[in-house]
Amino acid sequence: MPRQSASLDSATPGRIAATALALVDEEGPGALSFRTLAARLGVAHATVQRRCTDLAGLLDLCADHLAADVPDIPPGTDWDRATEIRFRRLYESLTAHPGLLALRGGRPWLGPQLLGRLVEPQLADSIRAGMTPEEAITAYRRMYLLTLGSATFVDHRDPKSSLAVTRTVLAALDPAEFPVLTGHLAAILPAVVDHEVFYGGLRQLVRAADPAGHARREA
Amino acid sequence: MPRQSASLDSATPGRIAATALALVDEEGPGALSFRTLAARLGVAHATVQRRCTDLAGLLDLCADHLAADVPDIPPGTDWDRATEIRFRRLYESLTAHPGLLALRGGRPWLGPQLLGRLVEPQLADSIRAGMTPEEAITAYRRMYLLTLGSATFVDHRDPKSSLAVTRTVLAALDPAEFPVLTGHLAAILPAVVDHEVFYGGLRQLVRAADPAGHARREA
DNA sequence: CTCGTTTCGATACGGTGTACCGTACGCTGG
DNA sequence: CCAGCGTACGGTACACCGTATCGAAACGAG
Repeated sequence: MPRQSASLDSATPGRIAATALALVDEEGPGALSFRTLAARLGVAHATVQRRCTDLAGLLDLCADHLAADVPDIPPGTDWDRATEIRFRRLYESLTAHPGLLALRGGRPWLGPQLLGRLVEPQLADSIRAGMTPEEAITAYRRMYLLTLGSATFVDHRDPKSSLAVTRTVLAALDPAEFPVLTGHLAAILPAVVDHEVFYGGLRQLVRAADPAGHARREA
Repeated sequence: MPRQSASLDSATPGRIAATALALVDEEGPGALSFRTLAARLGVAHATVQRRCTDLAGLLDLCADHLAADVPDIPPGTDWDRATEIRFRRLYESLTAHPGLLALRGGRPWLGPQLLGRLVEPQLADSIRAGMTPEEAITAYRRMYLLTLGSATFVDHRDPKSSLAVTRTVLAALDPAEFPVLTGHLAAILPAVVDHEVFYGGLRQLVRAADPAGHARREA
């Protein structure tokens, strides 16, 4: 059998990431494996494995593929606005592919797209706005952690499942032992899938770290 | 072989969770399986599986075991102080067992310990302090997401590994393309394992949500 | 004592990640 | 033009996993 050049085109890192993301989206996180992915790509399972070195490498590839969505910010934009735009975009890209972050677990995320499109410009803007490098990295990391935590635990695409299991569990609680949880069910349930929980939290972290806000407060 | 009563004592939910946590701590997240866990417990692997129904159930059991560490807060404690104590304690318990959260992924956490020791009292305190149920659950969820995100991505027990990989990656970057990241390496690296990143972020979220602070600000 | 229920151990199965090996392509130096 | 070789591929093999199933042993009720 001749070495089909179609394999070379099908197994490019970008195609691997995109195909893996589509697979997770369509068939759930549990359906992702080297074999199922290779079947979609039309190559042998060992091939895509060697491309990624590892299962963790495959997930890193997918994650960084999403970080490419973080937009460039026009120079001159206010620091707080630029910051919110970047993290909101990352959050939206991540929640558009639920299950991916869950699969990655706590693995450090140091892909070129994340570093180039988020970390580097965000730190540069922060220092330019008057923060020390320490303040800049600390503020960045807080927002990063909130963003990834939120994107991990908010299931946007399938709110039914998160909502359903939460509703079921909470409804079965003893009102005598959990008066607040059982008494305010109607207020609690929507928060499980409400993106404003993240957006508002991000805004609070941004305001707390804003150099302009600090200056204003100290004046 | 007689039905040894030792199995009954060894397979209690509490012992399962504690043993699984010890296994993850000592041999890493990858070493956790029904078979290795059953070997430590001295029972067959199918037995511990039936106790948990599922692998996800086992991880839920472990997680909720940690939530038992969240302390009771003496009545009369200030809202902001009580809030910080609860989430800091949860964070500390979670980071004491790195890898556990990574294994759980994005699974909703609704165990009785978390609900009884964190959610219910926190919401009760918040409403008592003047927040509406919607405000209370939103503020809770923001802090919860930051806490889990931080605990997931900060490797407390093995800072070397997180630090080492981060240092390696950042050191290999092109200074021309990443001037900030390469220029402030000394400031950036410690933040990867600095718990103050979380503590400070939590404090900012607490202050932003504090009903007393709101009243003071509106006055 | 006997029977039904429950719990445990043993086994079997499908599927996974990974390591290894033979091979065919495509480039390079002569 | 053409040997030679590095590289990337497919196929196979293995150890391990989670889960389902089944028989046997222990317990309580009658």
